[in-house]
Amino acid sequence: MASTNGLRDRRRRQTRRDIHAAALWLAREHGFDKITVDMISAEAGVSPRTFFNYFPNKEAAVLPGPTELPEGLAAQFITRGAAHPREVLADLTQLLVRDLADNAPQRQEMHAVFALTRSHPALLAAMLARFDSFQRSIAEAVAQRLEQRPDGEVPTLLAALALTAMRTGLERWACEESQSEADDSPVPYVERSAELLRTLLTP
Amino acid sequence: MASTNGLRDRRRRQTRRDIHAAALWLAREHGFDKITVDMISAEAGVSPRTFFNYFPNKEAAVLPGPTELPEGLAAQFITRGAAHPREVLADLTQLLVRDLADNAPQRQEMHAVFALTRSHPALLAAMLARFDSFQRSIAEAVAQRLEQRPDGEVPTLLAALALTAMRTGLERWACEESQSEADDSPVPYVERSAELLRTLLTP
DNA sequence: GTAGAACTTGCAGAGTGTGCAACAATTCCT
DNA sequence: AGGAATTGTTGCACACTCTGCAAGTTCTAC
Repeated sequence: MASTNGLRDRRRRQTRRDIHAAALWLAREHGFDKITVDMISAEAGVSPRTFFNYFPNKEAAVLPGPTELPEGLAAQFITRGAAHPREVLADLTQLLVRDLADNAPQRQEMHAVFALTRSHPALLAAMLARFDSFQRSIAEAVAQRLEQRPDGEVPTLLAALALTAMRTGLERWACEESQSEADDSPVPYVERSAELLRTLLTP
Repeated sequence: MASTNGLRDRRRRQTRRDIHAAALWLAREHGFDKITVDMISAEAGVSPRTFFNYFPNKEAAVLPGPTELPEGLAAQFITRGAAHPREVLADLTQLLVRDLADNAPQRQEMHAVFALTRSHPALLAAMLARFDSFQRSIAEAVAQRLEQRPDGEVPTLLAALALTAMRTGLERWACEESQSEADDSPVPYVERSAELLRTLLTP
């Protein structure tokens, strides 16, 4: 019975955060390919063996959180029922925006991650794989809503469109110089990309 | 002076093909994570050290050919000059279709590769990285044509759209049962996806 | 034909990632 | 509270990946 707030689980989450923080800090400091799992574990205060209990590899330790569509948001999206693809896409954008608002990613961290992926192909590949997994979970939700197969063309393409908007918006936000401390949200950037994507395809 | 048709270069190309063929064959037979570089090299008749002279890792050996927009096609595309994004996108589709027609990928091989990526995350990540690199080279061509920055939003989004169409079309083609031997081209599939992408957003 | 360039190979070594088993800590139940 | 069951940590051994270096070999060019 894995309670979500027992001592054990709190420590587990903390350890995970510690390892991630250590990995990201070291990678920014020395470059991703100049650090080892031994270094990261030492910095995080665990054994190298424990590192692999939390992350399957070095890449996963550097990249932030899980990449799956939250259950609740997906259900809410699905039950709206079939509609014209344009409307479904608009809902998808709303969905992603809400997810972003909930998760509240840190600009500093995102900036670091994107910068790292630019010079380290292995890290880029890992991040792309995460986006792809996220995209698949979106496609599945779309398929359920439209009552089609999850690997059908329409769900796949709609998910790709929505995720492309989110990806480019996020990246743009992360690369921007942080000016205002208060309203530091990627949401406007994602909405802007989604809007641009829409206008690009309509005459 | 690296001539393109001396004995040396012909042998080099052949060796590369041999290693790739061995890697793909073994991966299909035993699964990607059940084979080692030693096995592949043995099958291809080279030393393990030589394997790494041709490919940076196991993933690259399994995946087919280089993934960059050919110089010639890109130049032809760029010199058409600025136009409405819709038209640029249409030209991009033409570009990709022509590239596919030139490269003439084998359905059998593509089918095997896509199937492998489905069960082997490392391979999927590597393939996504290749598509991403391809997408970047497309974005660069678009940027040159529109006289914008290569990492600008419009070139990025247009490249993403074009490549999404190609990717889903290709995958669909690869998964289809091969019926007609003669006209076995992915082109109609890619065009279909591009068309679908276009109509999805227009009321 | 010979000098130099390019390719292959073996070897040594650092690093990744996994299975296993012992040990330690928490949680559960009474 | 106390003992059993569960879960987490760690060390160890081991297979595998990938790189630099230094031969040795094969092709190319003049």
